[in-house]
Amino acid sequence: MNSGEEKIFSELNERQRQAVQTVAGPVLIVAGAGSGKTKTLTHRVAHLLSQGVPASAIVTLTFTNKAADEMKQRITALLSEKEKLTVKIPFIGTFHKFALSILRSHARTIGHEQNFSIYDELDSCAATKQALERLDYQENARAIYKKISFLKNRGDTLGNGRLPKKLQTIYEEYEKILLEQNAFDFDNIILKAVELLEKHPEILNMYYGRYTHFLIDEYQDTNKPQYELLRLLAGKHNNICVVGDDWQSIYGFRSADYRILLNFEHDWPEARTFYLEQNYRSTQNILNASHGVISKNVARTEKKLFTENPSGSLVSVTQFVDEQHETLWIKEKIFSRLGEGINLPRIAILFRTNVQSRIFEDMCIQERIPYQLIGAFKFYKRKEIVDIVAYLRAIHNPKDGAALERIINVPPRGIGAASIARLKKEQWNSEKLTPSPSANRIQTFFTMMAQIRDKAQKLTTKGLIEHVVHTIEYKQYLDPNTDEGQERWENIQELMRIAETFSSTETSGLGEFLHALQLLQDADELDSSKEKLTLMTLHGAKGLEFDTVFISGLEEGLLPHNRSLSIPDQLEEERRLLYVGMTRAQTQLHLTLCQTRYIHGSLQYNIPSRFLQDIPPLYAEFVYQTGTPRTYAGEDGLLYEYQRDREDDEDIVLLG
DNA sequence: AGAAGATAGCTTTTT
DNA sequence: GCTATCTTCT
Repeated sequence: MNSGEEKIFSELNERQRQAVQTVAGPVLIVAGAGSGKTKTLTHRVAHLLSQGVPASAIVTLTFTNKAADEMKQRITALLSEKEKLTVKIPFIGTFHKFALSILRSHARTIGHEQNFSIYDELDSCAATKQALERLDYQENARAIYKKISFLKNRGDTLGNGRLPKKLQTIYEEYEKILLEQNAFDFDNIILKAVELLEKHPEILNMYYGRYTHFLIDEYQDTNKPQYELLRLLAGKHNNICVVGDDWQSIYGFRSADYRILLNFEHDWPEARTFYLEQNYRSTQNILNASHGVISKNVARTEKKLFTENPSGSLVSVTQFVDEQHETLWIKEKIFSRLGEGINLPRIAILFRTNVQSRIFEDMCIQERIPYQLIGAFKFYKRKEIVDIVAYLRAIHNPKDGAALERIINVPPRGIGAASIARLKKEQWNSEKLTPSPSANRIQTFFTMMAQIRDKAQKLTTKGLIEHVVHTIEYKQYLDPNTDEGQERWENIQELMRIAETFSSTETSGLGEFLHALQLLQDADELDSSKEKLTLMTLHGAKGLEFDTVFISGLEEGLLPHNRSLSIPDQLEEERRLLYVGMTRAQTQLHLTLCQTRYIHGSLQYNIPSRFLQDIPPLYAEFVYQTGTPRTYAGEDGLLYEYQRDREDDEDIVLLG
């Protein structure tokens, strides 16, 4: 064993070490919250490399770019200085990025051209709208697109399930449009890769030769098409290692199916399973309180997390009369935490829905607490970025209808809605539009695009953006004399910088840049280096940890959310969501709730979340307002009246 | 073509 | 009550 090997194993506990060392065959790692999941996965990759598995034969799949980046960094950190120079880092990226690489190599085999576009949700809605127009249906394009996307994610593709006739017709037309416009929507990136490998055994065989080892992070988030892709690719060598935690499956609403994880041993009968149950993150009280909550779920693996950490302070559960009082209390707690030397980046406020963030933002502004609201502004969704990217797309793929529709009259060139509608009907063939009043202007536009396209060959991506922006006089259009225009112009410059760094790191042209951009939807990263308080949804908190965590709004109707009350599966997911939130906390966990709260403008009276009843009183301190029924679920599943003697429950003294 | 007015709808979210 | 989107008006 060389020094690199020693390093790989010395940092691991026994279970983790076994999971890393079992190199051949299918491996399932059920990794509880805070049990060193990413560590195990990265060490496994490092171990494979040290065993002589070529980097080019290893594929590590994640669900987000963020997770992929983190893993890349951690693997690099594991390699010795010598190895850093000699060993290549294997493919680590999202399912979509990986599937895209397959599509790029074989686009023609499935009827697309090399320069295909990737349609994001907005583009796909536009394509759906066009399908509806062609069919002369009046339906709402967004709703229909969502339905189609839902079906695809569930694996109910065309000719597969029995869809209502009308929906089937729209779906078919929509797919036709994507093909005409030489585009894939997000879902088709996976689906078409699966289809390709199913229909072309010789191509699949080629990939068998290329990739021998697969590792998948957050396996509980896999949906059916992604699972099928894995079955195909890993089906020959069976060296597939999946890591996940069914207790933390919170993306069922987008067809992630934790049962895929539960079925792993059935799917791969040779599988070895390892449970990582030692938690390195939280105090015993936090862990036990969380366990009380999650253990009420029926569909789950059986495991019991333990920790060698101290028991710590009790979890607090506090009810307020309204959200003003709730916020005030949280604010005071934050300040006292700061006084104890816990700085802002180690504190987070979590909530179920985005609207709940507002009152905390107001609090931060008033108290001059620097904060970051995760999931708020998205760089690539800004109008000016989408506009310029649409130009690039239309230059790269002249059939990109979604992009053309977006830019043909931006900046305004006097091409009206009627002309655009007719152009769409003629599949953007401008020659068929001679009688139109704006025929000349349309002609000018297409001539301009053709000229830019010619020039694009000789330009870098950054140079091309500069050329486009100059040609269409975009800066003038933004009006940099206004604050807003100024900011937008700065965003364009930021896009140029991104293009510059991209072309210097990857040997690539416009196509690769555009594909990467389309798969990089969010640019807002959690930035723990800055002195900022974190505000985010419970979903956003997965995979993160904070010293002190506040979870606000533990009320029936909010958590569990109203929409999931009548659906048992969704209720279990709500419970997992709370579990995920609770297990983010290292030393302090505060759950808060209100008797009244303004929701959609009207005052609502809320009762405590049913999940609170499942927190064993031994690990938590409950402070409820007068008149609130106080019960908890005992070990036997029955409800008991809350017994703790607290005379001062009625009068909660609010600080400030 | 862009601003003002009307209206619907309102959970979570990555690619 | 807020806000995103559609309609209507100038």
